[in-house]
Amino acid sequence: MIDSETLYLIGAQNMNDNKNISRAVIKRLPRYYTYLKQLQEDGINRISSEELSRLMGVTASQIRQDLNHFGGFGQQGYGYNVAYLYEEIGKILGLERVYSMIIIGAGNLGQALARYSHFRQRGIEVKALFDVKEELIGKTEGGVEILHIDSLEDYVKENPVEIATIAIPKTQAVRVAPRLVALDIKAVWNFSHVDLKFPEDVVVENVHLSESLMRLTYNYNSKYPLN
Amino acid sequence: MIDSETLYLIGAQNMNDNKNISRAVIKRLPRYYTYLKQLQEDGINRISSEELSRLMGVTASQIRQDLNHFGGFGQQGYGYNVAYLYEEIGKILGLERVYSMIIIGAGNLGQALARYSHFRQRGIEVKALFDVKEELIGKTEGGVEILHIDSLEDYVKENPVEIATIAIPKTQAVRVAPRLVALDIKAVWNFSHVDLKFPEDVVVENVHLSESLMRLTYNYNSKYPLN
DNA sequence: TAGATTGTTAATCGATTAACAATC
DNA sequence: TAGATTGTTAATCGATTAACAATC
Repeated sequence: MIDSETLYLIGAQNMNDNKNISRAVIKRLPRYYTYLKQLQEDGINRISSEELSRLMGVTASQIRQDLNHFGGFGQQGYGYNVAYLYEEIGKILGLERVYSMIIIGAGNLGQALARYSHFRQRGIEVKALFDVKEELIGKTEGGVEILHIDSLEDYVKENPVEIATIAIPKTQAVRVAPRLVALDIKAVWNFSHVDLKFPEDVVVENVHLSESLMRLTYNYNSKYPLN
Repeated sequence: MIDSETLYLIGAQNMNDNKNISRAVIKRLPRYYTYLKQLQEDGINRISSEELSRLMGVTASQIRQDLNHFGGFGQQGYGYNVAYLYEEIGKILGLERVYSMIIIGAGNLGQALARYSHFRQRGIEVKALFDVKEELIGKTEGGVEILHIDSLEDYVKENPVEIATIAIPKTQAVRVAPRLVALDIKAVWNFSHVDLKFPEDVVVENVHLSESLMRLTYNYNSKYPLN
């Protein structure tokens, strides 16, 4: 029998698992994952925080600190088992499950994303592309059919969708966003050049390529000014 | 006549202009720029840090603090002139000059980037795409010719190139990177799934889409776990 | 002049690094 | 057991926020 105090503790435990982890840590987690995959491919099955820190250009202290937010994955005097740590971080990142993704916009970027083979490796299945352009409808891109944006509601009601990727211009994006909310989609990968407003319960990841490019021009221009 | 102490002071001044600005500030700068452009398009010509803070979801204090790293662009009792601030941030971001860009890789992503009209607005001119695939060579993509990667050296020696965009798989990317260094290219926009190693004098901006997607699955899975 | 809002200093908060006891 | 390296606490560093004097 579970009494109320135990329930409280379970609640607190979950809070610790999900919340409280700082953005900075979450930002670094995928990078650890990428490096560990490479190590595994290189046949290395054991690594210390010190070695990994040299490889990645971060401090060993930060690596240990980061990982210990989620659990003690290492062993004193030994270091970390690469395969085990890789798998555990994968679990933390939610990569042990499968996600259905739709892509709004079958332009160049949408098509590029639809063909991205890396997705399937990470459990992301691109199920459909949507566009307004009549000449694209019915075609397939990377094995995925292009549907008319008008059929978005019908499609999502029939097929489970976890992630919607937005790859359309900002004027259209602001009109599509509420439709995604109405359809109860809870994860949005936004490539449009605008910070779309979503309710609290929707998880949004923005990829603002133009901002990335401006950081590059800033750094270049600072280092190599014209006069 | 400039004595050594004056020279020292000039040096210190330049240090302040370029260095010392924290990554966090530089990261936010393009976002201010994007919002100011929108305000300008909306016909708003004056804004206070308080109003802007509500719009962007940051503190007014942070906005004022950030901007004052580069100069006093506002006026007490009035706020900021939108057009003026937009222009000044543009200058800081190095957007008053024109950059020649080449794109390594004419696959889906390379093609999508070549067609990106936003670039031209920001003074980025895509001059050529490079690929290994014989069937692509000689075609044009978004008005830009696709050349063979073997002609990279010849091309760059004849044509000035400020920015090289890398849109090829990581195994090829690690082989192309040293060639870019040898050609004296000082700015790299890297879309390959690996942290390429460049000398200190090369400015690199990484866009790791798979890491972005993992942050999305992490946040989604934390909020909506399977069991 | 009074009101508004910046520029800037000081206080707080959070993240990173250092240190070391625990332990494999 | 001795050596190595983690997990974790404490110290430092940096970034954000608050406060307010300067000034338009």
